[in-house]
Amino acid sequence: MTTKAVTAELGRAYDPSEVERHWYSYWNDKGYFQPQGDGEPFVIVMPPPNVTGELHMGHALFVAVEDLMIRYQRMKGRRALWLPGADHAGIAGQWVVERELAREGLTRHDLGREAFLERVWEWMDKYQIRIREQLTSLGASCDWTRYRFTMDPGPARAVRTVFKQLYDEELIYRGERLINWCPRCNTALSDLEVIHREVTGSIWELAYPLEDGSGEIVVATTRPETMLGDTAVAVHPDDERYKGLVGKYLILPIVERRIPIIADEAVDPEFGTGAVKVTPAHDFNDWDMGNRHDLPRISVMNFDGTMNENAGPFAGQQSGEARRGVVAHFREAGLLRGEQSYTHSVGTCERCETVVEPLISTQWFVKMKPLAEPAAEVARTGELRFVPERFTGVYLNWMDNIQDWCISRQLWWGHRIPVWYCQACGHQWASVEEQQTTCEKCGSAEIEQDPDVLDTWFSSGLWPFSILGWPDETDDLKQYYPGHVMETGHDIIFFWVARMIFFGLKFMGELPFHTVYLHGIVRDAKGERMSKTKGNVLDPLDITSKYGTDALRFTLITAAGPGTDLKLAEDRVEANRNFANKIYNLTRFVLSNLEGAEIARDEQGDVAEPEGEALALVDRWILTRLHRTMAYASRQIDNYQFHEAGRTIYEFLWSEFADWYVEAAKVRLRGDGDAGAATQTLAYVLERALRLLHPFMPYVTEELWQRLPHKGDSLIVAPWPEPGREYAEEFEKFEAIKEATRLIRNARAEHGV
RNA sequence: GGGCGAUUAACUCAGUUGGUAGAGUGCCACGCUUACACCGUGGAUGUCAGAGGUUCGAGUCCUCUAUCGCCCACCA
Repeated sequence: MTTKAVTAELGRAYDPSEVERHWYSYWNDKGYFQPQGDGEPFVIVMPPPNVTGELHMGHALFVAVEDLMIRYQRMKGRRALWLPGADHAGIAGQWVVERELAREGLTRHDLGREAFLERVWEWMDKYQIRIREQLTSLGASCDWTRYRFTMDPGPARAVRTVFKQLYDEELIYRGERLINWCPRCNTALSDLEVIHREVTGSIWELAYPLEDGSGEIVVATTRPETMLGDTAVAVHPDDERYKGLVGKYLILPIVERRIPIIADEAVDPEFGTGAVKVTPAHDFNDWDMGNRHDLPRISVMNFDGTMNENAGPFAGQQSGEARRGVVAHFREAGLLRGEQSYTHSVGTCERCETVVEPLISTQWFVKMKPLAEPAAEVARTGELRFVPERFTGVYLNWMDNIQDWCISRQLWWGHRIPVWYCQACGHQWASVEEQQTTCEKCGSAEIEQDPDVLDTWFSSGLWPFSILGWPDETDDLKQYYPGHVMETGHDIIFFWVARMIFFGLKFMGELPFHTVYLHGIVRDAKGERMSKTKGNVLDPLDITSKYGTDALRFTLITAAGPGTDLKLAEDRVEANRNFANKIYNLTRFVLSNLEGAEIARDEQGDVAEPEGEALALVDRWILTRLHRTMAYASRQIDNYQFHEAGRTIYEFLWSEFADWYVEAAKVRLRGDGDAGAATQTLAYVLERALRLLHPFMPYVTEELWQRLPHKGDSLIVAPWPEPGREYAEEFEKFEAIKEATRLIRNARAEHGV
């Protein structure tokens, strides 16, 4: 439907479901979600939700904030564009479908790659629709005609284009490195996908005998099973205890390997015995130390977490079993020098919480230094701004200490690595075209594509330009890149924000946005993170069906400032529903007094600002209050202080307009000659105030505004109100009257009059 | 080990150019008056974590301390 009957009487009480029923499709059908007019563009790229399930409060929060900015700028005459999309969520996406299969007693290997991917696509098609419905129900005024999925052909081609260029410039390379491996997910992970958790275990002290039989060195370890892969023992070069031993050799028990004693600055002589076992194949420190001293790397573990053939008698065992076996061996041999309880942090898989193993593996990496330097520079110069400011430091700290990015994943769901290998001549190349049939060098048809897929954040990093059609030089790309504000959670600064920045600079030569606005995390009323396992999740759609979308949005916006976590208590949403009811009834009152009244219009056709001799003191006071509120709210929104702007408008409408102005007007409206000024002022103040409130509470304001004298067919495209005249003297005078009135009422209450 | 944030009324939180402490919820008393009981009027409750400093003046700026929380980092 494209029209909405607004002739129906307003009921006695505000009913959110009634008010919200029609407006979304009204706006969308009229095309108001697409860029309007010929003003300067204002573009926000929506963080594409993962297509792994239902939307949660975090999504409701970003919708509320981004929609506020978009609606505000649209009313200010900017060509506002909010670009919606969804993310295929690589490892998480594969995970949800595997879990579904597991309920049928199947694994992805039972289906095979092709059938499994079909299954994933079914899921994605189904949940993309759900997510779109949910964004719709939250009132997101985004442009659905430009909706994209990260696995759509366009964005997929952008991924291959970027990959190929980086590959040809040797900024992407393939190499054998020590990487984080999740034995459960059976894939490599980037550093960011590893979550360190405190674990209480044991630390064992193991004695390694010197080769010449003159003694032993004791090392401490929390992972005894890795000793099977030790290729040295290291001490600090200045450590007097070991000075004479550096350069000598030890005999590693069990495997009977001859390993050197080396000196390295990285060893902390204060810790333990001051001697460290070095296992380059299973520890990141040791990997580096191994490189410095040219030590061999001996891997003792398979990718499934079992011990391999290098583990001697423990080959084939699970690592935990091998750990107990190694300790037992040392004990029996009289070489166990101690065992203490010990708390330390271990890396776990972000997705499944399995302990991550550092393993040597051949993976694809992005060389980060050349990309990170310009990305750090823009933050230093202020070209890129973070709100709140403090996140600049967090961002720079990461950029300045960046490691190469492991981008290959041993998964099936995701963008396949566009690298081909020729069996005939050994040539290897990257391709922008999805399919290759022959070797580009020798023409042989015996070619194979790399089986792995890319880290999901690789495609997310290109999103601000791939969503606009890049690498094609589309009209949209010319008009709407770069965007303006990136609004997202502070938990994905590194995962996503940083990557959009360096990819944007690299491939577009320009930042994708100049401001990064970071919101906090939505917690429950007790301050705990909402999670399904805790059972404290508030479903946004439950809340909106109870109190209305407007109430939830207003609550999320006003509950906390930028970057601050917010606790969502239901009674707060209820209070804001009551606010919606308040303005609903306020409007009913005003409307009842507008019947038959002459309302003056200005040149634009809007309700005219009341002026002249007929104005009473109270009129001038409320006009001053309104104009000051307009100025203040605009300034606060411009400064990203949405919570402050929201509260200010709330205060104005309730405590000033309803409590004082409307009450004072009642007397004047009874019939003596002064009614005209009051009516005009009521209509003017309410109409303008609804405009102020619209970005915060889109539905109820539209519903009410439609019934007031106005110009245009929707509040969504009504101009943002500009402050009119202030009457400072009258303002002060009425403030004094308010104070006096309060004192009188107080006295009356005390004396029971 | 570094870095950041929080600490304001019983509870949950606002308070950005330093100027006599605010809201919502809860509590108490009264109240159907051209909208609203999803309401109105009035009320009670705060050494703004603690100590010191800058200032005519500090919740707001500086230093230190305490408690809680978060992020980063390879403590074997």
